[in-house]
Amino acid sequence: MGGPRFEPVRAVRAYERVVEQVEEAIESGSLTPGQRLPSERELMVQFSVSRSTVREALRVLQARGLVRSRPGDPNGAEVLPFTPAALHKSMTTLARVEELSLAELLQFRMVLDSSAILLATRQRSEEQLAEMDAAVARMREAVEAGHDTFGAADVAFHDAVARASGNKLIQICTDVVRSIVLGLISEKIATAPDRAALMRQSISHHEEVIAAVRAGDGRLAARLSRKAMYDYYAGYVPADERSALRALLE
Amino acid sequence: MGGPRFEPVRAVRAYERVVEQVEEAIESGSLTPGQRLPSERELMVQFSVSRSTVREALRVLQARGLVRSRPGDPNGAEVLPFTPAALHKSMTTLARVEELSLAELLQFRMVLDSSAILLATRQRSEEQLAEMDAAVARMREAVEAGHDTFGAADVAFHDAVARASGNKLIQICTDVVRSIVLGLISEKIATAPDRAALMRQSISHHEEVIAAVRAGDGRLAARLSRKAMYDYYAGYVPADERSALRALLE
DNA sequence: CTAGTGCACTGGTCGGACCAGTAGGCTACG
DNA sequence: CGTAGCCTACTGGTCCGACCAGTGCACTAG
Repeated sequence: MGGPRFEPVRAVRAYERVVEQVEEAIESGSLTPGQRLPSERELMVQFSVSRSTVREALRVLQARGLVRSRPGDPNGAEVLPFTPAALHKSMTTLARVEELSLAELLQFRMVLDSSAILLATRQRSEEQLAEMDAAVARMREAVEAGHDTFGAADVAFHDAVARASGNKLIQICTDVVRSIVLGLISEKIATAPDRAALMRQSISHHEEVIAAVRAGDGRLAARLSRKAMYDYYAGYVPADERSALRALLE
Repeated sequence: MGGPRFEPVRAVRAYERVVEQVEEAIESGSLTPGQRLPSERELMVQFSVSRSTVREALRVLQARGLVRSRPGDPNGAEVLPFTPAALHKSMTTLARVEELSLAELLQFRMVLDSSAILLATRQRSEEQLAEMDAAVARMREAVEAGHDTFGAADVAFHDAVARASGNKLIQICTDVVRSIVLGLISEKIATAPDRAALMRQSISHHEEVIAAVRAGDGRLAARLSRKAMYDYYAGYVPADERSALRALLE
């Protein structure tokens, strides 16, 4: 034994080297959002590769959400601020390929959302509390206005909570999973026969959650938020999968 | 108001159409992992686009982890089984670009891991319980063997728990975030002065968790698992950020 | 029957070409 | 002098044709 352990030399393709270098520049902050990359023809000189190679690299960077290019733009590709778009994309594929059930997605939301509430109770600012209040107020007004407005206000509430949690990862993941869930069932929600009743129930649930947050009882707020989500969504989950959600209620 | 609301016509590029079609075929299951795509030259006929366009599409699909191509392979690109690689990639970018702190990542792990334990308590099978036992046993043996073996056994434990939770999304997210955390501090762990003591403490924590799971006390198991993670990792978190983690302990 | 050799094909890269589009400078007109 | 409109020099998107190194398979020579 002993002797040098040779690593397998993976053939690294030219466009990958280009991707790596640009990626490194962006992640290290030497290229900041809003800045422009050189044009493709300029890049092919700097990297001394062909334009095809440059373009394949740019496609990869674009797929990762780091960069965007527009035809005709005299400036080169634009470095984008980070968005969870790529995260969203891969989670959506995950959901489709792995056939994630609605129950699993909601279970995940219940866990993350209630944890966000728990954390927010600890350290929410007054402004953030006011945001939550405002969102619920808008939900109240939107009972008549229809589901779009109501849904938007609901999203605003949960987003405010997620931000108040102080954890960006929780914030982004709740955001991504929420939009996947809504993508699955938003039309069912909009056409639910007991729509108005569900909205009113949801509003009072939200009010209870805010009260618990204001009172500083994080555990209660978390439990209430799980219950709120269960009551609002359970109707769209096949009956035999609901027990998995109820496991989080006690 | 009223009148038709025209949607902005986004110029959809040719390679995007190719991506969409192949993606749809994969996600709908009409192309299954292991199957081969036609060769690039064949694809350019089928889609009636140039090879450059085909290749850019393939780069995007590859970046999304759906496909892999090898030079010289007489078959075309291979359709891959889903892996969280793309998810991992975008979360890592997120962590770097948004400057996620170790505290945030650990907070996220504490939330997800303890929820997994809670769910696993409800519905673990005997085999899964045995897996956890076996993993802890290997951790016990590995105290002398060094950190690599110990870490691997630890990962096996948490993976068994995540699988027992019955929620694939939780399983994959814990996996991804765990590997990001380890990527940040694995060398610090390996060289920690009180390494052996930490390992022993961690083992007894894990034993307590398993006992709680076996006893069916999910709340206790969840709380213990948060405490276990806190005690094991808090030393690597800046002192002024630890309170965010302690918020999850009570 | 097997070992070895071609061959036909693959993906990776290159170079050049054309097109539609954009932005900004320039011109000509008011 | 100011401005409306054109012009041009660039951009990215797409196509074509070519070459290379590598792979797998069929065929051949032993």
